Amino acid sequence: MMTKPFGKSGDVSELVSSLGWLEEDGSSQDGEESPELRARHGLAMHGGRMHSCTELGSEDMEEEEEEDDEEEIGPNGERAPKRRGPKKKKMTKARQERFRARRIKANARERSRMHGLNDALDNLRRVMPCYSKTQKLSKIETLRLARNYIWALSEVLESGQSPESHGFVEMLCKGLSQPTSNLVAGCLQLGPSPTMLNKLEDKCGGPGMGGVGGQAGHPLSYPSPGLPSPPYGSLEASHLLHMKGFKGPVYDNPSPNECSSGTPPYDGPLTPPLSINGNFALKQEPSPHESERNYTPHPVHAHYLSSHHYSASTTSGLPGGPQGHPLFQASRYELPLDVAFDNAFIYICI
DNA sequence: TAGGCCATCTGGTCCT
DNA sequence: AGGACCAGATGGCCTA
Repeated sequence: MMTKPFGKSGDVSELVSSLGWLEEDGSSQDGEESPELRARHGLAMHGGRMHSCTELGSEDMEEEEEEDDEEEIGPNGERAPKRRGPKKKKMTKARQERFRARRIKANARERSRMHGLNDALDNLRRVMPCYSKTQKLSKIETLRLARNYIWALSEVLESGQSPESHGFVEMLCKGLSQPTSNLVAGCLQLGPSPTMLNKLEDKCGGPGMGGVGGQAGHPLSYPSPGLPSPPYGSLEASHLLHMKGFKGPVYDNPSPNECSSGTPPYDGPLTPPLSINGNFALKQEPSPHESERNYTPHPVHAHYLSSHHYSASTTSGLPGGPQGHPLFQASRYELPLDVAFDNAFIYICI
């Protein structure tokens, strides 16, 4: 798909004025945008991508006024040759109205679609090893970290490698930007001392944050003389507990009704467990062990504990690398992004 | 000020 | 025909 870059698509002002959007009333398209958005929108209209409004089909014939017979006069007064091909339809008032209404609806849909996408991404952020409400990982870093996290957890399950090991952190940091790597490394280095955990609550990055994001001393912290500590988030207290507590089925702080004992409960509707390739076919019944304990374990623990009770396909055939991982196998089906995010969230939670 | 990240608008394409 | 999805383009905000 090629869209013409702004400023290269012919007479923009003519196209804009033909739509009559800008001079109409100055109001927003859908009537609910902020002034800032309106300003933004006005600029966007100047972008000159409205050329294809003349290509819209499905218009009432009686409204069409064809500009046949008119010969175009060039800037120097010379006559341009008659255009061939389908005749251009003029934008009558009615057509403009209909086009505008359609566009407004499409914009609203697109906005809400992107909001859904961002919500799914937020849910994914919440189950990442480094989560903070105030300082969010960027979208791309969230996806990278999620990939690494799943991969690293798979390795833990497959090889019994400790999540405290150097290799675990190394896997988490693979492909991440340096600030994020430093952050993750710094987070995983911290111990779950209560004082530290209190400091961590929603205060991440920056000086005096109890070492959050503090890369100093960590074997995986990359020296970055030019880069200050990342202003991102920190390892949430609960995550620290779980990481450090990943030794067996004993829980420090069991808390019901949460995905993990410390991560915020996911209150939105979960995407139903997928059965793509049989990889996400979960049993809906809690295992006897789980009902006895009356809590919802942390992702790592839950997976560790219940691998015998869930479909074997979730744990069998774990890959040597991310490409062979069930989640990534599922990605071959080109799931919509928000569904993919939700699946990652679900996968980490089981 | 440059660069990164983000939200939004937009048109094209595909699907129902 | 209309909606979902996608990618390009743009401007705003923030930080180094």
